Amino acid sequence: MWSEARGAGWAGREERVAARPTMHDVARVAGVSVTTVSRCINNDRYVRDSTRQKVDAAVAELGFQRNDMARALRPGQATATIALVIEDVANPFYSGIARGVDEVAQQNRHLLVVGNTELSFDRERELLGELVRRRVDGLLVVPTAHDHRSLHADLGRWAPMVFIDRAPTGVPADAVLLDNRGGTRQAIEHLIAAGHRRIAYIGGDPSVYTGAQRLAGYRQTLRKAGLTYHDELVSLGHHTDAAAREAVLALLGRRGGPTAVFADNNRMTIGALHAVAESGGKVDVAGFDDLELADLLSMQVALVTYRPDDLGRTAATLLFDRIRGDTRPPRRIVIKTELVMRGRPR
Amino acid sequence: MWSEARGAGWAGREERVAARPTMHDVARVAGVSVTTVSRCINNDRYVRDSTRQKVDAAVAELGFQRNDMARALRPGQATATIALVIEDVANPFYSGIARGVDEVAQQNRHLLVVGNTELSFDRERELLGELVRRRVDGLLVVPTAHDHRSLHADLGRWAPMVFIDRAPTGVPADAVLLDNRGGTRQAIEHLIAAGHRRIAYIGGDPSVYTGAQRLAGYRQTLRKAGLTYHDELVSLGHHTDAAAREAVLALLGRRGGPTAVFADNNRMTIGALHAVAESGGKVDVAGFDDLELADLLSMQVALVTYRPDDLGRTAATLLFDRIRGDTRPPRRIVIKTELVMRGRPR
DNA sequence: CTGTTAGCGCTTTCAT
DNA sequence: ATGAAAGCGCTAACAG
Repeated sequence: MWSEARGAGWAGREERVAARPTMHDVARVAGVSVTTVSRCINNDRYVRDSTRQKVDAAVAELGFQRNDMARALRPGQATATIALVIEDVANPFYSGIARGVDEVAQQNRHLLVVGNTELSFDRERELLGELVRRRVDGLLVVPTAHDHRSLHADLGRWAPMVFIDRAPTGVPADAVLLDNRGGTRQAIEHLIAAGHRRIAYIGGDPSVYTGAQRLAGYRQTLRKAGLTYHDELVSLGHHTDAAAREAVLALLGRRGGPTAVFADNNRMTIGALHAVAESGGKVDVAGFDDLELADLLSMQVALVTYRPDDLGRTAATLLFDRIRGDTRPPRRIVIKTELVMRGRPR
Repeated sequence: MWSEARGAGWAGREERVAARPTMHDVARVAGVSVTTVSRCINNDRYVRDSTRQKVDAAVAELGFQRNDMARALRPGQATATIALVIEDVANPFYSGIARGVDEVAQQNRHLLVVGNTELSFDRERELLGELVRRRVDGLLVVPTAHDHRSLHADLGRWAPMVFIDRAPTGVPADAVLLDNRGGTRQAIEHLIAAGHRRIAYIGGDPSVYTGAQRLAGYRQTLRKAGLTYHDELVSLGHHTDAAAREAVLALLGRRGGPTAVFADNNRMTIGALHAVAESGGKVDVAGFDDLELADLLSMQVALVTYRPDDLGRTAATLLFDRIRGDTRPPRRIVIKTELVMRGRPR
């Protein structure tokens, strides 16, 4: 009695072997019990060599592949999967994180599910729910700008969560962050040292943790240097480099416009660079995040750099500690940034 | 009788509610049977409103989350997961693909597992095995340079496979490819039209499908233009931009060196650009793949462009057709490329 | 060393 | 409209 072939066999041909053989099929072909098959598959000791060979032969003949879903159903078994919830893999910042996470996941023999939220809290909530229902062993999240208290309370017990890049408010979880204020300070100080007094700030969503921190760093640094903060030099809420470009162009077109601009993140910096290149003026640019190819630019730019994969690796390491049962109080790790000059001076 | 709390409750506190409640727990709290709970969870008809409310309350009280692993165990049920096997997410080419795939996956309410192979066939084989054992519904693969016949024969029956960017030899599967020869031809013709006669080719692994195709396009175009192919102008087998840079530097340092260089892929182009910038000579560069920020470069570069996310979207669309039972003969879709000039002429 | 059996958490006939 | 019971594919006591 063979298992019924689930789904039509290829081209409707009726096959004598099950389309997706189970351990029972293997056991039958090998003439042993499922237990023995299980033992062979999982390399338990206590299997006679000749038996093992029969089983191996049956496995090969049938093309059997163990069903890990069924396996993980047993209590105590894990799914050997972790998940990374980000805004957009196509952004090098996030793909860098993903890369770092995957390295650590691989070392721990886990698979990685990646989900894009596109900045939508609803999508994030939905995604995390799906992930938890699939019983991933752990969650790595770059949270959207919302209150994560209830979300974390609901889902945190199903899988450990580690936050990346943004600290969720009021949630007792591990987080790996960048030195947003410090990095911004260095960049602004650099611009001030270069003689600039009117420094624009071009940024994304200021309600996102990083945006708020960086803006705070900007204001703080201006103040410490005795410069006044000008509202009209600050342009926020941009989501694309195109929007940033427009905004900078507008800023530059005004009387009393900036002589330098600091950009909040990689996309903002790209937009700013385009705007400055087009406007042709001698405006200095600084920005958060590194940019590939920045060193070959026709203009100079000061960049607040760090390795995104470090964020991912560190967070994943923290997560696996939790997965292994670490119950110490939540930790917050801050990754240092470094200001570097890229591109060629004019 | 409550389910035992699996794993220690937080801080060892003994909880009256199960740490990870099951449907049975919900049923007990709601005072109904598991069947009814299942019906509510899955929005079956035939549930009295008052019953549904009791169940909803119990679900909320316990923080129940359905176990989709157990659910998928039933015959005919899918895991609602597809996988993407690539070389390295941190490379914008692959992250672009991943982005496109995720879009389509989301539309089809599937989750995406991403695996990095680092170009290792062993790792690829292992990864695909793990994926199949987890019973993903479909596989998207950028294959490494090896014979995939047996791999596909072994695993193809467990989940439909669609190949991206590289056509595996002798495997009857869908594939989405780039117009490698055509794209390369355009680039080389451009360089020839600019007066170049000694055009270097700097490339990655020539045994990888794309490498072979692009090299063939290069030779073919030279021949058609009546130019002779010079072995010493061709440097292959580079995996990083640093290696490409070195190689181009070496090429440029030689007597009778190239007056232009064509680079095989994005990393090769980055290396070539660095080398040319350093050497200061007036060497023209062309390359396969687009480069972010290329338009702000201090030198000009001709790029063979296309949208990586299109590759991903198209492949994922094909895959979902298969998942839905499409049994038409395998298809091969070729994505067109476009030659664009980036950067500023000196 | 090997087999029997009892579930894991869920869906799904089949009764009621 | 609801429940009892079988079983998805696997592992883990427990016997032998």
